[in-house]
Amino acid sequence: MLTKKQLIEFSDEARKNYLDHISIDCVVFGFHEGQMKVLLLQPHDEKKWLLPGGFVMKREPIEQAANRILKERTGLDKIFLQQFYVFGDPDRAKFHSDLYKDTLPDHENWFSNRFLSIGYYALVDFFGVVPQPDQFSETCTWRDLDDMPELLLDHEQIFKTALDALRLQLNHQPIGYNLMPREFTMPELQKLYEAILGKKLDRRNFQRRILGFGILNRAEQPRKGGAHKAPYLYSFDLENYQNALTEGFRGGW
Amino acid sequence: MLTKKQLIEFSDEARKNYLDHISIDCVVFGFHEGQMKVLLLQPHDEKKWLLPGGFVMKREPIEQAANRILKERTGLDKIFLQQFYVFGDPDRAKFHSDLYKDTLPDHENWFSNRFLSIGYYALVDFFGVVPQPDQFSETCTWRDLDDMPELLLDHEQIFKTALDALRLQLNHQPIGYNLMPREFTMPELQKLYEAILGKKLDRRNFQRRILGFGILNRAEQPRKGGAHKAPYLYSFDLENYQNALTEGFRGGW
DNA sequence: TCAAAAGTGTTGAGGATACACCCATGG
DNA sequence: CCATGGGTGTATCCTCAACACTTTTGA
Repeated sequence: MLTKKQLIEFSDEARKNYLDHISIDCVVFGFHEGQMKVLLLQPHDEKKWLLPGGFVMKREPIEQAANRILKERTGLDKIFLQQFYVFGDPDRAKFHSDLYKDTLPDHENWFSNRFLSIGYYALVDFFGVVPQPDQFSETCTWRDLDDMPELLLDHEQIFKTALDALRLQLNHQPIGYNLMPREFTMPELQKLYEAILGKKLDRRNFQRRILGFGILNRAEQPRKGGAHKAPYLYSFDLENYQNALTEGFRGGW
Repeated sequence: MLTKKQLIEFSDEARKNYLDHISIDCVVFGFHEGQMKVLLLQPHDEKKWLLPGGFVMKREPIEQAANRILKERTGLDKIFLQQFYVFGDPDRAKFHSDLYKDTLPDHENWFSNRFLSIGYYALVDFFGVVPQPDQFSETCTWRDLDDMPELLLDHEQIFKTALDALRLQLNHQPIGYNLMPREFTMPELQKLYEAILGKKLDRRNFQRRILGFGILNRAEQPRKGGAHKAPYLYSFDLENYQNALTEGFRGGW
């Protein structure tokens, strides 16, 4: 929680630089060791968590704003971003406005504004991210998709909506490409699909189907060193991938 | 175009009632005589057209705002609405801010604000609509999907994005239910699908497939009076429809 | 040599496509 | 009586799901 002085300073700066009433919240997905991960922030003196977010500068394109916000949280540039919904309930940020209601009167406190929040989901390479808390937060860290803590405000709803959008767009967006490292094995890619869809898939049928799309290149050398039979390494054929996505992969999983 | 006095009055009222920087634009779809229709407005002294739109009141939920705006344009209550995208380019409304730049300085003119516009598509019963122009417009009328005039601002982009969203969601939203009258024939429903998808479908296979979903009830009496063989009348079985939509109809068209 | 991971192959059911055929009605 | 619109039936193809089998490797 900010001191009164900090809050006044922040509010003054915000009013100068940002659009009133607009915020951005991001659901940042990563993939590591067979698990989908989401990047979360824990505010000072709070049990519950928040999605990374921020505001839009007065003349800034909104996608650029989302990129700027995420660069501060992850260190990454040029992140894959997809806008998925606007959350516009008048009381959606009641927690934030209540938090400081004894510190500063509403008309001076930026956080007592009504904010419509534009939801973006982001797909990042897990190993490229260096989580960095913002000034309101104690920590910034990855959480497993199936071990999510309680979230503040309406961020639970935002998160769930993002996950739904991700599932719906699995055949229409380069989701695998942006979440996997450059080279990966077929079982690893399958784990990603299983994590997103929340169900097991048949190993053999998965392989045949993915390969049938013609969007993967197989490396000549299989991965060495592991136990058991050495798996082949694959990478995405970006050109074919893009073409296939415009059509959308046929059928369901 | 407004007079200076009108513009000042509107700007003052708007600043009092509406959120700055937020607007709503709606793509209203209707279906009549085998044609998809879109509701458009033509401003005074203008060749090009606009989508119906408006602003959000300071404490109003955004979906309610969209409903209010469309009630004024169509006379309809409780319209089926689906938010599909936010258009946030800083210069997207340059036409509007330029239009009055000699009438009123920017800081007094509401239209010279930057507006992020939330896009909704609406599905309405064609016969229920009584098109009603707003104070900026000469006319408000239906236009055929394949005979669209030039649009102002970024409304061409908004329209196209809406149409893409409509196609993607054809198997996940009650699109047929909201666009067709209560009773309709199979060929009529097929025309709707063909209009949305932009391609011809096989009559027999369409029928079998739609009926296979189990979402239609066949009336006992076929439609009479027309030439040729009397077609059966169908209506949607709303309960089954809803259930089927949560799964999404399988396969493509 | 055996368990576990990974690659490849086969088969059968169900859905989609492309047809052919029959029925009703107005001109 | 026939052109046209509309309802019903069928053969073929193809996709997908559910399987079995083989290969490789470390323990």
